Amino acid sequence: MLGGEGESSTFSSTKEVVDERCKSPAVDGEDPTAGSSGTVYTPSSAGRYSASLHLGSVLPPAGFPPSTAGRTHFSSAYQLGQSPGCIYPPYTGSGSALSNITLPGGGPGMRAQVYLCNRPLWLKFHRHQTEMIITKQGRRMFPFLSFNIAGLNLTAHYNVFVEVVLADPNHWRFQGGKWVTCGKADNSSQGNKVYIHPESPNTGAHWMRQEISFSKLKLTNNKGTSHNTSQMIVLQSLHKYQPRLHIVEVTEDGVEDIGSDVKTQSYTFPETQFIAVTAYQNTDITQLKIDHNPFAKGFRDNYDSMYTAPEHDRLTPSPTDSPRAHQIVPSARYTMQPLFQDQFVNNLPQSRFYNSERAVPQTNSLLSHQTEDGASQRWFVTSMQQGGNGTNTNNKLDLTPYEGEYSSSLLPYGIKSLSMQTSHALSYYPDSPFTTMSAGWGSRAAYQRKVTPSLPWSPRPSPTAGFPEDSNKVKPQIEEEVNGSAGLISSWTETQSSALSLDKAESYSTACKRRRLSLNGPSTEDSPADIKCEDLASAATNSSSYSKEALSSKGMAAYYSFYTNP
DNA sequence: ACGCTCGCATCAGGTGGGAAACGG
DNA sequence: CCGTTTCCCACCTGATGCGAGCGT
Repeated sequence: MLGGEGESSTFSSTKEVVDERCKSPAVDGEDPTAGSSGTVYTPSSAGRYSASLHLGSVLPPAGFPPSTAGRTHFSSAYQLGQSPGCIYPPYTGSGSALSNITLPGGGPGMRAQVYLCNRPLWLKFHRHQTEMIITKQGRRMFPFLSFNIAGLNLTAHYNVFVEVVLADPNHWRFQGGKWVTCGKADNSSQGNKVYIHPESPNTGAHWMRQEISFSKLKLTNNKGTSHNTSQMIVLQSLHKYQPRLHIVEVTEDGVEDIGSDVKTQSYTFPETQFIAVTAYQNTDITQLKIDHNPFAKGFRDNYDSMYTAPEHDRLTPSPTDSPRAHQIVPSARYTMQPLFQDQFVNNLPQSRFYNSERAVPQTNSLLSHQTEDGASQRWFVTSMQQGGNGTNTNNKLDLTPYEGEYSSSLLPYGIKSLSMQTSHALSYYPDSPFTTMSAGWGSRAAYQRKVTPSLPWSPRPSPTAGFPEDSNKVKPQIEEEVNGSAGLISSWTETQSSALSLDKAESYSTACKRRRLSLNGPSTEDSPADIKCEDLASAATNSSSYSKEALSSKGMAAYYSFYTNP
């Protein structure tokens, strides 16, 4: 099906109990990197799209239903050409992408900007054509959708929901290591296609205060499912889908206000496109899931052999390393960029290497690495540009669970400076002891309460402070955009690295304490604490000690200097 | 005494793998 | 027969509750 049937009526009449677990103390107030980790789409700035983005690469709206014709739809655009993970031209549905990206010219409607927080991770999957498991009881998405929103009316109420629509008219099959079309898609699928964020409706201030995570969203192939229907989106296996974010201004009761022109805006991020499957087809995807989903840690059984061996060994492992070695380490597909190696590998204890993103799948049948590089970089620049326009790129801290990790993953793509900035979220889970961000992964209130005071960064003081107009804070990003200089990037990175060291140490210390880990002794445990340790290790250049003492107060000063007084 | 923090144990639920079942 | 789906398994993370220790 091409349109989220009943999307309007569904959400407008639904008022769910706010899920407190999804709330977070929002520590995103001072992080200057938020925009850097997500694509921003600014409805009110169409000019910037044409100037900095490549509209020709915009993916289509994937069948935006006629009922929403009056809505404003924004599709992300980036330097990937045609749908990068799709070997076939994207389905154009009704109307072209360009026509649908027509933006309001500064009317009274909201001017929301949406960031896909965990875009780096999405890109990694997209590179291989993302697959999402669907089961009868429902399976969570991984990566899950996570957004930061800016530009909403602080006091107005909004429903925020995700709709998953058919992305192309084909039925897909994985054959010969590639996804190929296989007949026509079944458009007669039924069932819920919309997932309303459990905190809907809520004020613009609320939505902008924290990352909006759809981690609880589940995908199912059970059309007849009646229970948990609000948490389940019904899909068909072997069909390609495109999630879309909708922001609808509603009354305080959660009823859509139809009295206004532009009350609904939709955002499409092509990199979140995926094929629904009942079993993984592409081992690249399987490996990425295992690597990055903490719930799948149990399958990292060749952890030691993979991540403690010398670099050249790890990257070209023997198929006999593990029973799953052929699957776990697709050696030919993985490579390490020198820069990344220097910055994050060589300085790490070998045994702790795992979580600092040791490799990036270089190629796959669906997308060239080179293209992806450019895409990542351009996306980053674009984001900064948005921020540079006073659209608060900086103050939304992307504490996406894997943000730190995946920012690191971008390093080979020339975004060295980002890695450490976003490394607050070193834990996979937003609500880990290292970040007060919960964003839908369920909160650990006790941990947050205990740990937060020790964190150098503080929760965003107020909703309004979340997106300040202080252009100074995005200056480094702007500079990077303008110069594109590796030297500049590197310089900035170093500042960030040292600046973040102390807060990392604080968190690490706390974490180790809580997790009963030795601050000094090595650990093979692959835990958030370890992630922190690794990142800390990489942040504290050439430092073999993770102790707080190793990190000077100078670093703290620099930290605050950067974040509060650039 | 009271409240808070921390350590620990337990349980619920999320993972992918793999074998079996299903269906065209 | 072959591709797809379902189910169960082991492993993992996160949430929660309880008691001990500590400070006020």
